[in-house]
Amino acid sequence: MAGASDPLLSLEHFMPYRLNRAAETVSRRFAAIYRRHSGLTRPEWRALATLGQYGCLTATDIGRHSAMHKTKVSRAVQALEDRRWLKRQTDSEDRRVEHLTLTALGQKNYRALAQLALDFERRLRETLGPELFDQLNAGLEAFEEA
Amino acid sequence: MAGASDPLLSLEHFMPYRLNRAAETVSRRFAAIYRRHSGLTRPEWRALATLGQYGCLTATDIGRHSAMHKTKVSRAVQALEDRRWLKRQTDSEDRRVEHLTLTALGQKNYRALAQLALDFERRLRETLGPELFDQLNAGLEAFEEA
DNA sequence: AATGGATTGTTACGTTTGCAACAAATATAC
DNA sequence: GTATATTTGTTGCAAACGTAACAATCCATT
Repeated sequence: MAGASDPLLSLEHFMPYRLNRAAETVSRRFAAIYRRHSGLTRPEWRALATLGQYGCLTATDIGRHSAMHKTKVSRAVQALEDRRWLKRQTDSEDRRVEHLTLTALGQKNYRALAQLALDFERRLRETLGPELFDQLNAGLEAFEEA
Repeated sequence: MAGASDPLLSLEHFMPYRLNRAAETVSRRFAAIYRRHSGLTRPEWRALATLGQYGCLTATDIGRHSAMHKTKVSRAVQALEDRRWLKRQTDSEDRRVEHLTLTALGQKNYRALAQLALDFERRLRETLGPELFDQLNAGLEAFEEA
């Protein structure tokens, strides 16, 4: 009888599994929100949010900040450019580099989406309860440092 | 000047973003381990781990437990069957249903991989420090309940 | 200034993914 | 008992993905 006579590993208590499930759930719910609002994909939202926060970055910068593969960034930037939400400006000293900034339209949409994000997080905090939310945050912060 | 004059949203402190980064990092590192060990993909590992823990499940069960799309499950099961790591047995009463169990070979490999998983988690706990690790776990548990 | 090596961003290609349609079997309603 | 709906698992297809190769540019060593 093949079986779970003595399961060596309990997935439900396995940290990578837990992290993934939580991240997936949160990410998918939030993605549904901004997808409905403006039809952005996840890479596009990430690029927009990074640019909105930092103002002017190169594609490489965006990749570093948002931990996205450079081809993902390249395609997201292209999509945002097609929407006229950002503009490129080649560096005058290093012509490989393109400086990316949000257009007025892009900023307007960024503000709306950032507000959605904050609302979402606030609801998440309420659902979880402030103590546990902060606890989770502290754990994640520790993780980032290590 | 387009800019981050007053960034509405700090991605680094945004919970969904944090969760994703942590999950991605952990998941990728662990995936590298079992990929090197036995060449399993992530869906295949998940199906194997779920079966190893619960003994005998249907494809739908695996999907529910591991939060995978049913096509992903279908393909992972196929791959594991090709390796002779699991066998199917159609239910005698409901012939749509297939009961999946690990073969002896599958169980052997499951045990080895489960051990890798436990080792990985132990190292993770050491890296993070037990207090923060447990804190993170508590936060994730709360999340699962909500 | 010239050759070799790095870096920036895009493109080509094979793989993986999820949605939708599907066949097969069962359950439900009339 | 037949028709309709639901469930289980697979497959076709188009979109998204990452690896690798690439062109363009810059830097370093000579």
